[in-house]
Amino acid sequence: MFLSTSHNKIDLKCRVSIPASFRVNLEKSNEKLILFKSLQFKCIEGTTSTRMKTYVNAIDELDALSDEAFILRMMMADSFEIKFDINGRVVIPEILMNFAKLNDKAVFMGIGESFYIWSPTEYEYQYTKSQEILKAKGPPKLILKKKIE
Amino acid sequence: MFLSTSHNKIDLKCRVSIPASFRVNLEKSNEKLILFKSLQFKCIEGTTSTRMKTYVNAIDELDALSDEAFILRMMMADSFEIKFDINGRVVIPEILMNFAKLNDKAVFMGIGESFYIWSPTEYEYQYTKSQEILKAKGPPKLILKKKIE
DNA sequence: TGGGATAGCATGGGATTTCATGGTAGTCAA
DNA sequence: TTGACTACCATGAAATCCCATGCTATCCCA
Repeated sequence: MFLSTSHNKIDLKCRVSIPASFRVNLEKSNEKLILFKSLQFKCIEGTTSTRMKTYVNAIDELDALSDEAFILRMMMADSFEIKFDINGRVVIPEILMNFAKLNDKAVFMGIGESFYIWSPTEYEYQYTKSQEILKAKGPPKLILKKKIE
Repeated sequence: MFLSTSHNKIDLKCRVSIPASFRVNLEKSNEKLILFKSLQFKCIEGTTSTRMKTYVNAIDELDALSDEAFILRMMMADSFEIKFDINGRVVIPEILMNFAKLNDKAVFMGIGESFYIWSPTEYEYQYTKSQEILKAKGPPKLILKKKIE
């Protein structure tokens, strides 16, 4: 599982250290890292190759002409298998840098099965938003239910 | 898996570099490359010989006189097994060049089990379209469901 | 409990390899 | 003998690999 948040620097070559805990997570399960454009937010999403394969398999099961299949195929086109250097760094493809408006800082946010990479500005914005929703609506029922079980 | 997008040049001999990651993918699984007319779009589709065999087998399971079987047989007729030169380039058959309206640029788009080769114009059009659908309809249910798990 | 040693991690830079692409020589068929 | 096709060589740009460094957190012993 990918958990916790960390702020790392992106250098001039678009290299950035993947947080050590995320790396260990991938290595333990012998997984490759896939980065892709989030379908929901202006951020990069990272996940395992196995998980990405479940999306690929889903394409075959959908109606080939459907919008959903179309979107999923486009999502694959915007996905990259990423290699680590010896120090645990990766190069973020230019397309993804632009999409997430990344510059010299990246915020890594573990969300369980995958993680997000935000620009600091966008991260602040989304984080504040989540706090406001929390204040207004209270915690999600889902979480409370699971805790009681 | 075929992932990510890249723009390569087609030279006067109709030669074009297959993106290295696609090549590696084929070599690893010891697969031959098949190119054929997409059934859905004005583009070339590339895939492995193994996957092409599943299409062939599908014909046997269909009613031999059905429209589907007819279409699939036609697809086979316009399919080509493609050889690489020492640098990982292929020659695109003229029929396919014309079908996809290719000229001097090709856009390679990985979509999981196979990949598309578009003319830049057609690629732009389809990509924009996908973004519009995504905006209007939101991400496929599949994606949202997986996130909660 | 404090302070120094150590290991792990994030970052910088340069050497090396790979990749895309242009070109040429060789081969086969008409 | 010519024209088309194929196989291989050459080159510059870009991606990748690996060494070095400094910081921080952890550990261990006094």
